[in-house]
Amino acid sequence: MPDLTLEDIAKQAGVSRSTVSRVVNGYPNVRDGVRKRVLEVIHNTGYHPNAAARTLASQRSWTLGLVLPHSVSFFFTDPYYPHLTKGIAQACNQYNYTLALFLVGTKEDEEKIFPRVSRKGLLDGVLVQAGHHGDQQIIGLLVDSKMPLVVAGRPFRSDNVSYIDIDNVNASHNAVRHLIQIGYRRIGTIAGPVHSTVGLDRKEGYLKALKERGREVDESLIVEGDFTETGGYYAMQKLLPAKPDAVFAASDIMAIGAMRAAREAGLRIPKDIAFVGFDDLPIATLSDIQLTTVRQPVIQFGIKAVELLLDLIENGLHPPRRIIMDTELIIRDSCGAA
Amino acid sequence: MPDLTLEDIAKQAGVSRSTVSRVVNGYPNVRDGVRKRVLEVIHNTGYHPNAAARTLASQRSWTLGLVLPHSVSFFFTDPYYPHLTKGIAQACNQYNYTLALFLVGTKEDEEKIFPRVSRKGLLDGVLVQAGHHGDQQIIGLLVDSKMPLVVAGRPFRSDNVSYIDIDNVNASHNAVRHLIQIGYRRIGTIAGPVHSTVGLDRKEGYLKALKERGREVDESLIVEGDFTETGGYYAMQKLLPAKPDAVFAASDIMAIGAMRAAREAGLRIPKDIAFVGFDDLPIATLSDIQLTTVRQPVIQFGIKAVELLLDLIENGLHPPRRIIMDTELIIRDSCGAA
DNA sequence: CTAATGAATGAGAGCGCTCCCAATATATTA
DNA sequence: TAATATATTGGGAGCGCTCTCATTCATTAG
Repeated sequence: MPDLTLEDIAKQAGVSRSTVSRVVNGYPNVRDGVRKRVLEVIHNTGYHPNAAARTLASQRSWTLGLVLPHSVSFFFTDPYYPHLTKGIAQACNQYNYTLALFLVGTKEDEEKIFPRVSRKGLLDGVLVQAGHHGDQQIIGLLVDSKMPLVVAGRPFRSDNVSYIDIDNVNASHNAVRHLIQIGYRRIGTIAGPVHSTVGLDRKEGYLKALKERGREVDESLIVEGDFTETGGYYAMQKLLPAKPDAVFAASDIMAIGAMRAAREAGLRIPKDIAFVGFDDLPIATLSDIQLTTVRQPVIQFGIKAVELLLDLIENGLHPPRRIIMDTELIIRDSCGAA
Repeated sequence: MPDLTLEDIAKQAGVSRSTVSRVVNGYPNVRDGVRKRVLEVIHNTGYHPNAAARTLASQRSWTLGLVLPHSVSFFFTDPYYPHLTKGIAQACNQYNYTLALFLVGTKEDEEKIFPRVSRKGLLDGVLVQAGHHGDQQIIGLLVDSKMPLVVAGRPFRSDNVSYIDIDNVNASHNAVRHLIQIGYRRIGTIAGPVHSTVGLDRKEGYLKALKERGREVDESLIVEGDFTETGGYYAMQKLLPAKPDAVFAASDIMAIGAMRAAREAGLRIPKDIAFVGFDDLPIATLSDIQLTTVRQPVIQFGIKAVELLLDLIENGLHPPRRIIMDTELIIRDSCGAA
């Protein structure tokens, strides 16, 4: 069948283009008999309206973009992102939106992708996973382009942008306080990079918990990781000489790497050293020692992000909106409390 | 700035719409001075052509779809899919295509998504990750819709569809032959599901290697897994009573689960029992014991898949094309050969 | 210097839909 | 039954581009 148009369906059903359009879009003011006849023709012919024509005429594409900037593609080994993507995709299905994925590989790609993202007629709105210094540029461009935008994760400069995040400071604070309460004395941390807001916030929570108890902060117990397993492994090796009895890692995957390093050094978990991670992804329960960790609602986070974006699309960009989601400390074996 | 159109740019540059169009699309027959003037106006105004209008007029959307059917979303814990997605996204960037992601969560979603995928004016072509019985329906629909289609993974019925796959039988055959050559006598396998072609093919390779050496096939050494870590774990528990001295798992993630079960049973790897996985994803090297495994070129696979799809779009769907990619056995610690 | 050639440019139709408005059919009321 | 109100339908313009074709302009050869 050569591509059918509204006009073809109209002719076959003996009505006008407009009426077919009404039926297709579910408008109420069509006589039942007519509607039935039109639906029949549509069904028999397998007609689907042309998306581009519809978008052009209505100025709505029913497509959302998800941009994972360069900083993320570097972290792509972290299962967090696939999970987030899943939540977002799920929400898109639910709301009948199509999801366009912009996975930026290189910094040059980022510039190449921007025109496509900001171009009218392709996307109704954009979701950017951010929180890295290097993401500021694309966020700035997107804000200027007036494209409805939601940032997943707190960006460095958050004025005028709507974003959604979890309460990282509070979550880390709780996790480390838990270690203190169990009785650990030398609690180290494998922090995230300083050029990421998550890294900063989670470290802040760690410091807050120590200070709250009047503990001295020992700089040798703080090491920076890069949110990869290997990064966690090497960070732990750097941490070992400082003889920590517990470690708070800023992500599960770094905790896994850190535990590997600890085991290789002959330490038993949690007897000799305790671990707490962050994320509660499936990998947390995969290792021999079940990981105590901060659960963040990844799927829900993705869904909320989409809902926030739809809100911006429907009701305008101002004022910028914020959503901060709660987390939960999940106590398992690796912290020695069970 | 209110949305700019070609006409606006034309007026400002003192030329016609057509000339601006030529400049935007890089046609050669424009005088240098004129081209420069137009480019200047475009640059100053930040004009980007409207995607929908362009698609409607040219009947090309420059967008490809990636469908991950229900069967895959079930397996989404397997890092294979994020990696594949990455390869595909990378290729899309390279060829200036936008990637639309259809992540099917539920079986009902699948029907909801089909009209969007097959609708004209949204996608130029579709990539479906398949190889599961349940995927046949959507593949059938897509073939009927005449949409350029590439299936990633051999589908159950492959007549008339273009697909790309790796040589699973051969790869598994090599892996198991390697175990035999080292000297293992009771080689078990954790196979994939029988309703998936990968599962079937990798098991066939296993059997082929055994038969080649005149080995008796012991059914108690063959257990079916579901391509998840937990599945591998339980499969291994079922396998243990049969006392295998080596296990070929149909995926890395199942091998990881199986090794966990083996360790829990007090077995040392590879001293008491050897393991070989399949995929060679980063997780293969993350555990304490580095996994011997079959490396498949996941990223390259994604790129080739996109290139095949572009070929279909440019040069027509017939005859259906096939690409079978090679694999490589990567020998590490878990097989005891190192 | 003019005719012929080729390159650069502009005008117009059309892609397939939405949406407004006018026209028509039907229902309601006096 | 006529007049009015209301529900249904059709026609037309327009969304912002591409692409063909006719036109104009510059260049070269005779």
